[in-house]
Amino acid sequence: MSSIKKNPSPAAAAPARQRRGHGRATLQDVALQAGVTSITVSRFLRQPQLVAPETAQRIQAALAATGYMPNKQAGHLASGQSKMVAAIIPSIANSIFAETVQGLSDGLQAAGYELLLASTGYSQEREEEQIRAVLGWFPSALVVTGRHHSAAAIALLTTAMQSGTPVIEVWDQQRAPTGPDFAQIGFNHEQVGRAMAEHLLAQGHRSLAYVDSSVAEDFRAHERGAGFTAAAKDAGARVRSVTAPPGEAFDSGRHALTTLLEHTRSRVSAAAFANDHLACGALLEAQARHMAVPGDLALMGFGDFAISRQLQPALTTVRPPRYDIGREAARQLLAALGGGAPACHRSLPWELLPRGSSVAR
Amino acid sequence: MSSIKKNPSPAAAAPARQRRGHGRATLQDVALQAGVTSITVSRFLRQPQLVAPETAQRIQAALAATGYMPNKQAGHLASGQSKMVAAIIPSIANSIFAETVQGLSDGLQAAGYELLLASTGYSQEREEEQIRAVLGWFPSALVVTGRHHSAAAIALLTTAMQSGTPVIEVWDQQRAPTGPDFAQIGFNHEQVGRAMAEHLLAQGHRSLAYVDSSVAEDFRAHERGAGFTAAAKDAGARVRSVTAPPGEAFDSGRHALTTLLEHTRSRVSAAAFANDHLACGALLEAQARHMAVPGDLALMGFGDFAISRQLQPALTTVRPPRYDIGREAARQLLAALGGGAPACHRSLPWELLPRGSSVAR
DNA sequence: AGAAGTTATGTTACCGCTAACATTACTGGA
DNA sequence: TCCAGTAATGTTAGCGGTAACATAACTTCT
Repeated sequence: MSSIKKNPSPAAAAPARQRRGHGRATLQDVALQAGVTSITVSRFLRQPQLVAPETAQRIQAALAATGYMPNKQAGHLASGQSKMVAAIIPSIANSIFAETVQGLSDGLQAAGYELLLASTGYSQEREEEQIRAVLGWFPSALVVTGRHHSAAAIALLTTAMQSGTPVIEVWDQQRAPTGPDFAQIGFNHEQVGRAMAEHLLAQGHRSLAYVDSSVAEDFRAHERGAGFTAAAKDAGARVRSVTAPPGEAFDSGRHALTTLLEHTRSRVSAAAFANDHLACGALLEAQARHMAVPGDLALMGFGDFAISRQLQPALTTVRPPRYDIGREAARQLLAALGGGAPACHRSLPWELLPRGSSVAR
Repeated sequence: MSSIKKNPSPAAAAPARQRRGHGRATLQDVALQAGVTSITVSRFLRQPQLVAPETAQRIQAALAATGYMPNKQAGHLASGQSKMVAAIIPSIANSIFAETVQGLSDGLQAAGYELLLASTGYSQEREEEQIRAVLGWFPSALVVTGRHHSAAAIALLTTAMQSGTPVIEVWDQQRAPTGPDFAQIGFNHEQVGRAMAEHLLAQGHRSLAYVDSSVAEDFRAHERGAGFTAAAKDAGARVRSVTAPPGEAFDSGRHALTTLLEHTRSRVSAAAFANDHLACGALLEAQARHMAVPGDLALMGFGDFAISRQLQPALTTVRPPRYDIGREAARQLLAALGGGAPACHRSLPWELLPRGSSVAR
């Protein structure tokens, strides 16, 4: 029934080079079984309407019989496009980024894209390595965190973008200190910092403190701190900035509070923290010291972690669009890849949630 | 100095097929510039000691000049091996899996492997899709979560394993209910459940409850529940099992406790929860009701989340080797891929941490 | 001096798939 | 009747690398 074309058996000839390959069925195998050539099977898989119904049936049967599974390396090599997006984040374990990755993953999976994930441990050096590594896969698009990168990393990203690979920076929304500006999806952390200060000022506090993250590369926390301090100064309030000691976040927050209370002459009446974990630790420590919150000391954090709402009093915080950042990044990438508008700057809304730790009832 | 071999210019001929490709420098480009052929450059990149020092220098210069970056699709297609590992987990956002992924990522990055990540949202159907999708990349190895998979998924995994791709199930450590047994790295959740019951029994409790997760596919939580109930019954204690309502975990825990207290005739004196979030919620709810913990009600959770240690009283819990599971999986995969012993079953130690919520001082 | 090994590089033929172009058979309109 | 148009499939030539084998220029040993 099926004529054999292009007989692939040099078996008759002498030594016959070693065969490579690895057992799995290829388009050739399917085609042979369906009595067509491989290109027809390939067509059937990508544009079924171009294949005659009867042929399609035979191919379908052959696909099922062989358990064919396309080799994406080969496909992408041939077509020059990989349905895969690479994301590079500081830490997978940090819930804040994990949710963003989840949003990205959800958005991409729906469109049949795969996600290649790399983490940098907040190190610019490792970020550069990782960018280099994932670019070797010719990803359709690249998602990186923040706008602070090493010069070499920026060069890599720029080259990628110029050769048509969309690049999106997530979590930030401000022009990079240097280099070209890539698409960004996030928000302005300095503004958040200002809003935090303004919230505390509005409660009547005139002596503030910002407790920064101990992770030197958590630029976003530092920027919030800068905004916080600036706003406080603008309002003529006193403001101190300290850095939490490294270590487990809750403990770190506790210790930071201790430092703040014991080594500060001028009494601080309200403190903002780089994140909710630090703030929760401080809140618990304050209570252990029998301080009234917010009476003796008002507190607020950033991140809106689940625990924050559960404490007594609940922690005032800022809810960043964690998941939505990833989701929106996916949306924009897909639009850009689909030939629509290129990815662009987009500020997503955050929300300051006044709760008991800063607002007396 | 360099003779031109295999002149690749059909420019003289007539129409000349359209060129594909995408601008980035290839081995050919580098080779041309260094005055050698592409295979020599390829060799230099993989086995530099086979290349003469002077040639190596010229190649190095050419690499730098062209900004060459290897195309991994092509390389892996040709060599038949991809330095990439695929991991499929229920949820990226869940900190428990995120840490495992972090461990995996850390272990793999050190060895130059990439991580392809997919999440299933706890759905077996999506798991199957994702397995199929990632297998198209011919990953070096596959990491999946748990030992409960759809029949089709098991078939895919089995085929993969038989064709030499190591498959590791993480987080479980028990023979699968059906199908072959893949390598496993994790621990026996039923045993953990038993240990939890035994801990409470040892404190003198005779009327226990287990609050299960509302996620039907969180098999691990169910298994802990089974172990818990079995151990309680073995000891002749009374034991109830309820399922927490769906929703945000803390709230869910609160509500579960309410249900437990209000709809149970026989007074429960100790309750174990599917995870720390539920337990924390319950602890806070108990305190809101002015119940003494552990006096009126002893509580314990699972997971050792950061918050658990901070509450007053601190929550008794079980610390699973979250990060180590990923790290160990990476270790075993690399060993298997390096030709060493194939990945095998490995039970990692967990630890029951008795704290104030179940142990009166 | 000739055989046998070493070292450094090149040739060829793929990996499995797809873009571009080619062919064939059939359709309908002038 | 002949030709343009269309539908279905095939042929060819890659994509950018690497495995296997080949070759050429030296060494080394007998």
